[in-house]
Amino acid sequence: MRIGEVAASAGVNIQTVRFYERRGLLQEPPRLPSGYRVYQDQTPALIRFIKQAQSVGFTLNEIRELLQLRNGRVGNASQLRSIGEAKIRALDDEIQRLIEARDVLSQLLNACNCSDGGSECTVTIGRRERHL
Amino acid sequence: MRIGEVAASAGVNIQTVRFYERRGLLQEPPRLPSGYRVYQDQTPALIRFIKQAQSVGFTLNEIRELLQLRNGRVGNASQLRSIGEAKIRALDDEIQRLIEARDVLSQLLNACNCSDGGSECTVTIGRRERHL
DNA sequence: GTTGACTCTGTACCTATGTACAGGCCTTAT
DNA sequence: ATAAGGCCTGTACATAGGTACAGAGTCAAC
Repeated sequence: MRIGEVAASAGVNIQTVRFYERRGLLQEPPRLPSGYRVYQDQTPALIRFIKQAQSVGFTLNEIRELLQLRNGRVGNASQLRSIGEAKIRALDDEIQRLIEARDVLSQLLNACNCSDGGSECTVTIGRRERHL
Repeated sequence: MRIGEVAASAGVNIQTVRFYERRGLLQEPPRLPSGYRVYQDQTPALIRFIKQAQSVGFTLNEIRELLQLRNGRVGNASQLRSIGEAKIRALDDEIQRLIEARDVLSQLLNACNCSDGGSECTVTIGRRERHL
């Protein structure tokens, strides 16, 4: 497979494939005499894995480390598991943070004394005056 | 107040204050003959408002619009309210997305047959084989 | 009257994740 | 054999939100 087919099959841009190679997520593939990259059949699946890992919150740097562990020989399953557990905790924290932000904003809107004729939009929540 | 005092009082970098000015979040303040910026006493509170709005998910561009509306004369309260409600919906969507990501990852770890001696870490969720 | 702290402008750099373009080869079909 | 399309490298640009630095002017205290 050449790069165009890989990109189309994985649903990404050609530039993205080369970008992942530069970042060390994809190994440098062999080349034709012309310099064209030649990929194995499983490369699109690997790219889809990268996209899926991204969608659950991993950064490309973290994914590169996951892939290095996965390609390693022994003793890596428990490391993978602990990385995954750490990411779940990070997601929980972020979810909690967003829920709190949502509630602050919601209270602000509910408690607000705004009206189109009023000169200002002011409300007090907790000890502090807040505006929107 | 000069810029250093404003920045310290608001808990941000001096560069950040100038950055907000360039982005139109802070109006250009009057200057001393030397060119030094002179701020009003409420400027640190305005910067803290910006930081708070950021923390509940508004971007700087959105905050600039909020501030323009807030400084406007009439008929803006309902606009402010609908912007706030839209942001709440966006937060709800993002929270939902993260919860789903968290669950995918959690199922992956629970269902995984990994062990340090095993050659690979593979599990099937739904119709697709997934790895971590 | 000099030192040290503060401020000015302009520009460059940073993370993260790509996307786009220029200029030049390569391949394939007709 | 030629035109269309694919691929190569290198560089620049994009977003969002800052941070840092260079070189110069200013202010206040001793």
